[in-house]
Amino acid sequence: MGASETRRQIVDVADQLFYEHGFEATSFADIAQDVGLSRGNFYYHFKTKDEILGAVIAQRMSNTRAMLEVWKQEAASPAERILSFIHILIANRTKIMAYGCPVSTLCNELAKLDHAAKDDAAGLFSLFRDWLAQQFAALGREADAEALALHILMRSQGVAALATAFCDENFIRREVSDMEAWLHAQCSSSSLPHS
Amino acid sequence: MGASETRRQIVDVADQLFYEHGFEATSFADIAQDVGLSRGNFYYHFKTKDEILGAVIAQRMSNTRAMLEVWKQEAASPAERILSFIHILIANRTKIMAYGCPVSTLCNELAKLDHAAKDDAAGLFSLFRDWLAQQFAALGREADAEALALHILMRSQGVAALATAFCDENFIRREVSDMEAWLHAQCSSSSLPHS
DNA sequence: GCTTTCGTAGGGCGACTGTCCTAATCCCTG
DNA sequence: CAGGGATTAGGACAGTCGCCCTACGAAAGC
Repeated sequence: MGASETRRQIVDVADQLFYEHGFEATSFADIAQDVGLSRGNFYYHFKTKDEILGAVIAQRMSNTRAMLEVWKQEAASPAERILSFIHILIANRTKIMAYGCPVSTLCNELAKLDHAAKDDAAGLFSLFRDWLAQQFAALGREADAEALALHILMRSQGVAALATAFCDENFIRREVSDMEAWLHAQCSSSSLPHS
Repeated sequence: MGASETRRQIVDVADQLFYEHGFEATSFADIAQDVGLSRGNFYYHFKTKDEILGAVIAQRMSNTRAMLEVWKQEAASPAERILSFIHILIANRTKIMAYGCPVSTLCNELAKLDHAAKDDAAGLFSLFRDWLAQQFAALGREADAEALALHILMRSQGVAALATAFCDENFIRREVSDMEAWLHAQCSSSSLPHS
């Protein structure tokens, strides 16, 4: 097994553990155990824990870009693409109720730790924001595309936050329906929702 | 200085540090330093760190109840009371942009740690939810009061999450205006927003 | 064949964690 | 002033943290 394969495996495991237990609560030993490696040997692949974090964020950025590209190709219309985004709340509802949104929880943790990589983590949000803004612009809402993108992104974050606290699946479905209705209203009118 | 006074001081400092740096990242030594006590001496006031967490959550519950009571007495109409809630996003914008919402960030951290007190922390959300539902019911929306309460609570959470990531004060003000407009629409119509 | 390189195992390092104990000090009461 | 419970300081304790080093094994190139 090559070193790059092991490295990829470490990043995969770290990604999952950072999501499920948090960055700080995940130790080298935890990652090593799940990968099946000696903990001391990590130094060969990553000099520091922050380096692992950097690799995890980079992988998430790459995975997110790929996912957005798939959504762009699979969905015919901009509205359907936005729906693809909205529906991750349903698709990932179990994990969200248990661990929250992987992006916001990481951003929040790094913000509290005042970690150097906190802006990099926020870059994941920018990826979604820009992609969503692109879709709203394609819907003819060039003027306020970014505001609309941030609005729908904000809603998904709010739903994730309360879903984690209350573990209420019905709440998620109700709010997703509400987001769909909102999106439909945006499509059929050009009035600004933001005064 | 009595022991109860020292205890209160410990809880105050712990509350702030848990908010700004997170529960796990805050050590006994950190709290001791800010309070000005010997770290070993904590055992006299609190047997475990979890006990401090419990006291912090209890104090937040108490403070929140008091705040909601003040809002209830200061605002004449239910709509104005809900506006009081919405405007904490503006009033606390600086801290929110730096550390996020104190309730959701604690809930998320405890959920990831699978901590025994995670449900207690979620109880803070219940406090807001029930209070908001009470106001919506007073607005004549008894049928979907809780859904409306969760909706506005969800929005505040989403705004807080993105405000932390992007540190964008204009975004907060724009979404707050949007929430005000939504609230106004709820007042002047009895149609269900949630199909 | 031998040697070089790659990847790993295992453990040591100082620092820090939450927890716990003990001895000293404070302040209130008699 | 003397006694005694309340409160404190300071450090010991075992465990874990991220980090770093060295020796071993397994391939691969000459």
